[in-house]
Amino acid sequence: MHNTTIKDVAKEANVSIATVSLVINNHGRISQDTRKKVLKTIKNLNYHPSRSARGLVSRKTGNIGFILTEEHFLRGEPFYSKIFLGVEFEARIHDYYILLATVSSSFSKGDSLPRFITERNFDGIIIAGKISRDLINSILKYDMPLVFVDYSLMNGDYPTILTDNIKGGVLATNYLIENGHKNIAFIGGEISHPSIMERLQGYKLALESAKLKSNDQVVITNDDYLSRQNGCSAAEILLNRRKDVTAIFAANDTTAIGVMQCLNNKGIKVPDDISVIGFDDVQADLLLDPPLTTISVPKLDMGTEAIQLLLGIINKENIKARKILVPVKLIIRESTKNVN
Amino acid sequence: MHNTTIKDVAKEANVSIATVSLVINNHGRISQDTRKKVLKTIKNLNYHPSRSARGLVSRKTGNIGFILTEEHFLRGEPFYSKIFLGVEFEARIHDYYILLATVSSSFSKGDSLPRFITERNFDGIIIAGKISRDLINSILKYDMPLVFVDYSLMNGDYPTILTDNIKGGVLATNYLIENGHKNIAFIGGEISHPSIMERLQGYKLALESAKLKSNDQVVITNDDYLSRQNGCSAAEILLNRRKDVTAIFAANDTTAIGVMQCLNNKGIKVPDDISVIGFDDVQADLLLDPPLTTISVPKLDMGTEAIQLLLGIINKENIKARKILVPVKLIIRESTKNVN
DNA sequence: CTGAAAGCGCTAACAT
DNA sequence: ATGTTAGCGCTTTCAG
Repeated sequence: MHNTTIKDVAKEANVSIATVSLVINNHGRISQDTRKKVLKTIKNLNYHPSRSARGLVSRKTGNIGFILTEEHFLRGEPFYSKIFLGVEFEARIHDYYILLATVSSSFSKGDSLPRFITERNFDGIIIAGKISRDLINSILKYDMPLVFVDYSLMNGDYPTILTDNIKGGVLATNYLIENGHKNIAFIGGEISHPSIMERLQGYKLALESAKLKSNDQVVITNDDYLSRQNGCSAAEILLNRRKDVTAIFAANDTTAIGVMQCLNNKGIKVPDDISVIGFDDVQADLLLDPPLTTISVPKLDMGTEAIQLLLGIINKENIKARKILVPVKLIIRESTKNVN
Repeated sequence: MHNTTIKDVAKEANVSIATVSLVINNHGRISQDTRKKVLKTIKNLNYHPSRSARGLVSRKTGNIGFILTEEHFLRGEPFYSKIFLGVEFEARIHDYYILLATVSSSFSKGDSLPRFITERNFDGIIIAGKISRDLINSILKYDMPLVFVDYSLMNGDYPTILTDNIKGGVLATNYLIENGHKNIAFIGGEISHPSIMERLQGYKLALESAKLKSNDQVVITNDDYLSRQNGCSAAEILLNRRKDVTAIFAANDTTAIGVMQCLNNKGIKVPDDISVIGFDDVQADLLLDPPLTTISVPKLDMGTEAIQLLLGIINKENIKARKILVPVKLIIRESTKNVN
């Protein structure tokens, strides 16, 4: 038994293979009747064009590479996994396959690139999250369609899907301000990450426009990955410095959870003694009591936007680099309290 | 500029394209000299054979499908993600690409299959974790090479990579017994899952051979997914029933963490009041104090074993279905205590 | 041991 | 509006 080919369809429908091909590819110049007839036999025969044959002649692979670091892939919170799912979903609609490649976060010049790149077995690439500059440079050399998601290069102007982090920072901080908090701390970590910097920026903007002065003592940053441990130790540093903090804005949910666990261990009640707000809305599987107020990031949407932008570039619809900011929103749960 | 093709290599090396092809595919009947010469020009020209062209003539796609449920993919603990990484790693060595597809855990007959299946764009499939019986049936209809990982069908005899759950259950329970515990509880959940049943079986075997009688009151199971919440509520049920439990064997780490958090909330100290042992060794990002004693499952190995078995089947090396048990080992950390 | 040539399934230019 | 055909890059007989 062999797979159904375009020939079988052509014979069965009494047309030439060219006609079948034209129908498949929606080339307008086919009569409605013929089109219908062909479409019907395609369905009857359960015909699916061969990717290999198509790829050979069209010089397209139908594959899109998705690159992220191993750390991000294995991370507890399904942040990048959700972006991947969004990408996968949208890719399916446009008939593309996704090739997922994890890379070391310490990739350096000599290291080998994901195989689909060296073999040129892809039509475009999506890079999710922060990856090493050396890797980016190596990839850029191939000069292929490329979209960044949740990471933006300081220099260079590439198509990018970004969270509106500044807006999110403002949203979170404003919410605390509206609820009467005057002494609001920021716990960051990994401050060299553009997203975190922007969230901090939003925090400062909000304080400013509320005429509250920002105080470096209550802004805790370092350059570690934003883990729970990190959130916890930051909370301890913070409380040693200042006892009068009534609210903490943590730069992501994982950090926020660490903060809450540490406060809990110290007998400090959230939100009664201190309000805590996070960022990302990862809805981690945890016994979080109280549920975390946070800024929601549309992870699936970021994935679909990324594919759409990438396909635009592949199909030469967008010549120029574009940056797209996806909107965030405040999710009010129970870790914050009005102190007015 | 066009991609380097087999023609370019042939011309450059002064041989025919057939010779180049034979060299690439390791067909022995090529002289050492010619082989070396060709290999050298391949390297010089940075030539990579076109997948499309190869696939077209060889009727192989070079793709392997990896199927798991969306829930498993998005799960906090990187259990299946690590299996995926193992698969990816080994696949790369053998020059295969992995197509990752997530499916709904409630897949039923009418639903559409992953696209690589309907398009027959794969040479073999790996199914990771429990998926719906309807999905399995639909996939089996295609009669393609198939390997299960971390899930085994009750009926039917398919190639499968499994954790040695019974051994693990025995190991965990024995360790507690050796440390003087006589009243050991088992907290399961999702008892219909074969792995959990086997872990329970190991628990019972160990008690039996130590001449300790097992007591259904301290075996807590239901049919929920083994989440932290679940571990926590199970711990509460358990302690309401029996106050004299000195050790708890939780059927996976996530459950164990839930158990520990609940005990902590109740002021019960681990391991001073109660010892807790887990299963999986997921090394979740958490502030777990004390660190969890557990049974380690070689997740990456499971992935590599799966590919090797699958490739064996694809290349017709293994005619018969095989089941492979990967070994587990006890990881002693600080959540257990000797009470002798 | 090596080369010539057919043909895998499809697209697209060209012909009708 | 539809058909004919060359050729994409490769593997694989079959000849030499």
